[in-house]
Amino acid sequence: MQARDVSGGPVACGCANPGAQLILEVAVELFSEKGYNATSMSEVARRAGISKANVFHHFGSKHDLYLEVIREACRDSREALHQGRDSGQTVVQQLSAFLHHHLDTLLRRDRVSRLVVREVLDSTPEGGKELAEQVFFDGFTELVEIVREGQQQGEFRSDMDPALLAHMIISISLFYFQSRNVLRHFPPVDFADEPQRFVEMACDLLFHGCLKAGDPDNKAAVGNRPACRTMSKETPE
Amino acid sequence: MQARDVSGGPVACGCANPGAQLILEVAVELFSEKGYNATSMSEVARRAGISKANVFHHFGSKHDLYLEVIREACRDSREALHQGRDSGQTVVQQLSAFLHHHLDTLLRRDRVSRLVVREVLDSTPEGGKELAEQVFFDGFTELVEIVREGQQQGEFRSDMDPALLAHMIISISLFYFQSRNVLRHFPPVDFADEPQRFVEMACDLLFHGCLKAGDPDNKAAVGNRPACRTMSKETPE
DNA sequence: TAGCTCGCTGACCGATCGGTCAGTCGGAAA
DNA sequence: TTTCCGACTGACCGATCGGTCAGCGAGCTA
Repeated sequence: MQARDVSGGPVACGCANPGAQLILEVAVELFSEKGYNATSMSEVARRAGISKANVFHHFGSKHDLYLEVIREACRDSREALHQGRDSGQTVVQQLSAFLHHHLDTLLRRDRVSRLVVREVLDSTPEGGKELAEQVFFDGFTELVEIVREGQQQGEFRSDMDPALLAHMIISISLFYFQSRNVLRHFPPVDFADEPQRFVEMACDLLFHGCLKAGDPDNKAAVGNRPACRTMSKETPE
Repeated sequence: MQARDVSGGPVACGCANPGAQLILEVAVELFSEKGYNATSMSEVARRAGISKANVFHHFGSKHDLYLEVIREACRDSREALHQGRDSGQTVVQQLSAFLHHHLDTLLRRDRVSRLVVREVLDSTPEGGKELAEQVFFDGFTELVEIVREGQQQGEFRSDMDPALLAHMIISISLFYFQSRNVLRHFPPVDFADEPQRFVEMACDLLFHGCLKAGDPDNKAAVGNRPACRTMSKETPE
């Protein structure tokens, strides 16, 4: 059920084959919509307008077809995470652009994104390695590098784990993507259908947490703090 | 496949029945592990040590059994989100405690949590309503209230959407929970198996973003900002 | 003791699953 | 023209799916 090897080549034939390509497109659609077990090979064949035997001719088994679908989806997701850096921008701008791009890609490729997220969710402790290496490593590493650069340039606090901020950035866009259907039904939430605005607000909130803008005596972890901290109370409205 | 009604009473019998209770426990386990389609009624019966017909005797259909499982899981999740507020604590402490409690519950009830998360992920635009109302509404509303209180008391910035911070808090613990198996394989990440430390670091990062500690001219959204802002550069190491 | 309810069973149902196989057919190579 | 190859098909396989049904037996009631 889980992808063991996301890196290998084609299973039965090259994807250049037009027949196999059609099957693959249909399969991406179905697996994304309904998951592995709920998708039948008969339905793949039916929707592709070919015989079931033909599907097995191109892809040795259902699992092989699924692996190919995962590879395709992962390629997409890797692109979503990987975004060319513009060194003319500040680090803050780069991260903001990253978030915009990431969420935009997630929403545009809704079904494929769901497929990959489901794969992450269902990954076993051992199986997560493949996904980590093949899909997310490059994008995540790049993100960490951006943060690290921000620290070296003094834009970001130096007493902060770069990987933590990177993780939080991804979690923000990914969880927004995941929870949108539920989020829409919460009365206090008005940004469920405004991803652009959401990203901007989230960036604002996030950056003012990692920028060196706070009072310097405030570096201790919050859990250990005795009370409300000495803080110049501004006008509460 | 999706839960349509999470609120109704028992389907075929009261849960007081010991036979039905055993079936339910086994079903929670299996549905959580393998999802709806990959779980067969035969396996439920086998693992419960009873006949398949007996399962259908207690729960009218597979879908009915699944609904009951979802109800049980949602009850758990609601408890995970809902945590008694200690009014003797500062708002910052309350939110920190909330995050600790939430993530701890997610990790402790790993399988059930996965089940609910999967349900959220697979929820249709219409179907998300039930989940929102029956499972997450109370907890989310409470979280928003805490944030709002923090704003009124001057601990938090007032130019911030309370629902946004609430959403980000949940996204942090939930995405950590989801991505741990993948996260473990990223070299720059060293907190994949230290949830306590992760929460503390995340709180630190998050709160210094929403506390009124930054320079006051920094309220504009980051996306619109022209350049790197005027910022007193501290010693970069 | 007779009658009834109810938890429970094994045998069975039609449908569908993933997968196989013999064979058709068109086009390139010989 | 023949041969061969590979895309492709319909018919079929055993296994398993969700679900049904007649009936068994223990326990309560009249």
